[in-house]
Amino acid sequence: MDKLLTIISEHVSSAFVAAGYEAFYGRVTVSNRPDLCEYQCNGAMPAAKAYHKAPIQIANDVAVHLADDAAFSEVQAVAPGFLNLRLAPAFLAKYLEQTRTMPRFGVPRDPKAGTVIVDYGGANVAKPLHIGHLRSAIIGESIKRIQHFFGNETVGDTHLGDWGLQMGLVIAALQDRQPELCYFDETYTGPYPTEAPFTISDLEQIYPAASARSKEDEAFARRAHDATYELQQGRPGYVAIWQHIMAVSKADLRKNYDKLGVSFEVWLGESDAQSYIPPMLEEMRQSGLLVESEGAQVIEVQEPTDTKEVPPCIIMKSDGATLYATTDLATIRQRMETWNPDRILYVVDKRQSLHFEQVFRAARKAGLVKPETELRHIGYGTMNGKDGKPFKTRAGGVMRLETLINEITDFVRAKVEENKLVTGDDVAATTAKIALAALKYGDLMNAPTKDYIFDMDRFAAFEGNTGPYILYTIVRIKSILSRYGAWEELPIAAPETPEAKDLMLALSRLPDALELAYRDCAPNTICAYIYELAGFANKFYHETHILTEADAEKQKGYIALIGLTKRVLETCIDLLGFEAPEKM
RNA sequence: ACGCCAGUAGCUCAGCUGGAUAGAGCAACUGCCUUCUAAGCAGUAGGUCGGGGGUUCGAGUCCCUCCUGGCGUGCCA
Repeated sequence: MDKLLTIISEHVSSAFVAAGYEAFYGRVTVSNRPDLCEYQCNGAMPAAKAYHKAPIQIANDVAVHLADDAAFSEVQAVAPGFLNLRLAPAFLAKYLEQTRTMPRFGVPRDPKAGTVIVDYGGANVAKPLHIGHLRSAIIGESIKRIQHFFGNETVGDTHLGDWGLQMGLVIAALQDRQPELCYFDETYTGPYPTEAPFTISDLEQIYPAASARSKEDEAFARRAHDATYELQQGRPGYVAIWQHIMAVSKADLRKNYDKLGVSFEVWLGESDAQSYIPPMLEEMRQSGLLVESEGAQVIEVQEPTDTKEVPPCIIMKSDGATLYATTDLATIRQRMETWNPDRILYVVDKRQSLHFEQVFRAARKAGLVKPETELRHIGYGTMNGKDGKPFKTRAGGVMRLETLINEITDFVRAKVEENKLVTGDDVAATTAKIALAALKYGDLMNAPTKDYIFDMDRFAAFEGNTGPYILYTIVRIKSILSRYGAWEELPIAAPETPEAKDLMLALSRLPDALELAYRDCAPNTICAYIYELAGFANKFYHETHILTEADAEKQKGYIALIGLTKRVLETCIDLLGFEAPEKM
C-alpha cells in the first residue's frame, strides 16, 4: 500500500499536469505550520523559475484543479506560492481503516530484501560486559529487528572476542593459582573434567588481575604469550581450559543479554574464523594481492578518488602473526559460505571507521563478497559522562553493565511500589520492563553516530521524552480497552474532534518513519515518531472522555482509534527492543 | 600536518533532499486530579542557529574562510 504522502502527492501532481505544469512539482510534504494546514506543496516556487511566472499564479492554477478533489477538505494558495492542504476526514479515515486491517499496517516490504547479518554486541570472553558494550547491543538489536520487519532474513552474531591474548593471560594466571590441575600436566591423557575449575566470579577477578600483572611482570607476560600460542597450536589441556572459559563466559553473557532483551541467532567468534585464514592468505598470495610493505604483508586499498591517505590493510605482521583485520576478512568469507548474505551490518564504535573502510575494500579486492553485497559499518558514538569525557564511575573505573541495570531497576522499583497499581509477583516483572524501556529509549533516541551524554539522573527522571512516557501512554490505552471489551474489529471512523484528527494524521505517518529508520539504520527516527504519536494520543486521551461517551457510534470510533494507536506503538517499541507492562 | 564529526534556549538534543513565525525535553514560573492511571495535559519565559563572507525570491540547512572541541591517521582490538 502506498504511503499517504505518496497518494496525495499523486493527487497534487495530477493537478499540476492539468494546469499545464510538470508533475514533478507536485510533491507534498507534512506541513511545518500546523496552524495553517496539514500538508503543503511548495512546488509552485521552483516551477515559477522554469515557467517564468509568478509562483502565486501557478499555485492558484493548481488549486483550481484540486477544488473538487474529495481527498481534501481545504486547498489554499498562499503567498508567495504555498499550496496549503487539509485532508477530508472521510478520506483520512478510509486510508487508516486500510492500514488497520493490513498486515504490518500496509508498510511494504523491501522489494530487494534478502539475508542480512548484523554483527553486534562485541563482547569479549572472560571479561564482564561493561557500559561500553551497551550501545552496540541496544542499537544492533533494534537494527536487526527493523531489518527483519522489512522482510529480510536476519542473523545476529555476537562475534565474540574469544581468541586473543586474554585467553593466555587467564591460563597463565590459573596455572599460578592451581598448578596441580590436570590441564597443566603434559603427561595427562585421560578425559578432562566437564566441570570448570572456576566460576564467572573467579574469571572476573582473574582476568583484570592478570592483565594488570602482565604490564609489570615481563616473565608473566611472556608465559601468557606462550600460553596463547600453545592454545592456538591446539595443546589439549589449554584447549580444555579454553572450552571451560567459553562455556562459563557464554552462560554469563547470555544471562546479561537476556536482561537487556538482546538475543543472538549465533554466537560465533574470532576462533571460528581461524580455520579460514590459511587458505584465504594462500589465495591472496597467489593472486598477487598480498604484497610486502615495511616487513608486513598488506593489501593496498588506496584509491585514486581518495581525498585522504588510506593506509594499507595489514594482513600479517612482520613477525608472522595475524591481526584483527585478518580475522575480520576470514569472518566475511565464513559468513559468505554459511549464509551468502546480501548485506552485513557492523554495529561497532565509530572510531573504528577507518579499520572497516580498509577491511571492506580489501574484501572486495580479494573477491570475498559478491559485488552487490553491501558491507556497512554503523559506527556509533561514544557515551560520555556529564563532563563530556568518556563515561567513568565515580571511582574512575568502568561501570559494569549489570551495575547500570541494577541502579535503574532499583529506582524504578521504588516508583512502582509507591504507585501501588502493581502488587505481589507483578512488581518485579513490571519494574524490569520499565527499567529496560528507560535504558533503551534513552540510548536509542540519540542518533547512533553521535556521541551523547549519559546522565544517570536523566534516566532516573521519567518525565517528558522518555521510555516510560511511551509505556505510560500504552498502559493508559490498554486500561480503557480492557474495560470496553472487544475492540479488535471496530473500524476507523471519520474524526469527531481536532484531537482525533491530529492523532489520525500522526498514525498515517508511520510508514515514513519506519522507512527512514530502515534506510538509515536509525532507530532514533522511530523514537522521534512515537514520541510525537504518544503526545497526540495523550492529548486525545485528555480531551475525550471515551468510556462515558453517550453516543455509541462515536465511542466505537474512539475505541478503534486508540486501539490502532496501541498497536502502532507496540509495534514500534518492539522494533526498538522493549515492551509495555499491563499496568504501571 | 592531513582526514572525519560536532558547535542551535541555562542544560541535553530535534530540525527529512534550502521554504512561511527555528522545535522538543529537563531546569524556572502558572493553571488542571469527586469523570477512562497527574510517569499526564494546558500555558508563561528563555535564541543575532560558533564568527565572517558568498549563492538564492528565500539559508540553521548549500559554497568559501576562520575559531573552538572531539575522534582518527601501518604492524592493539
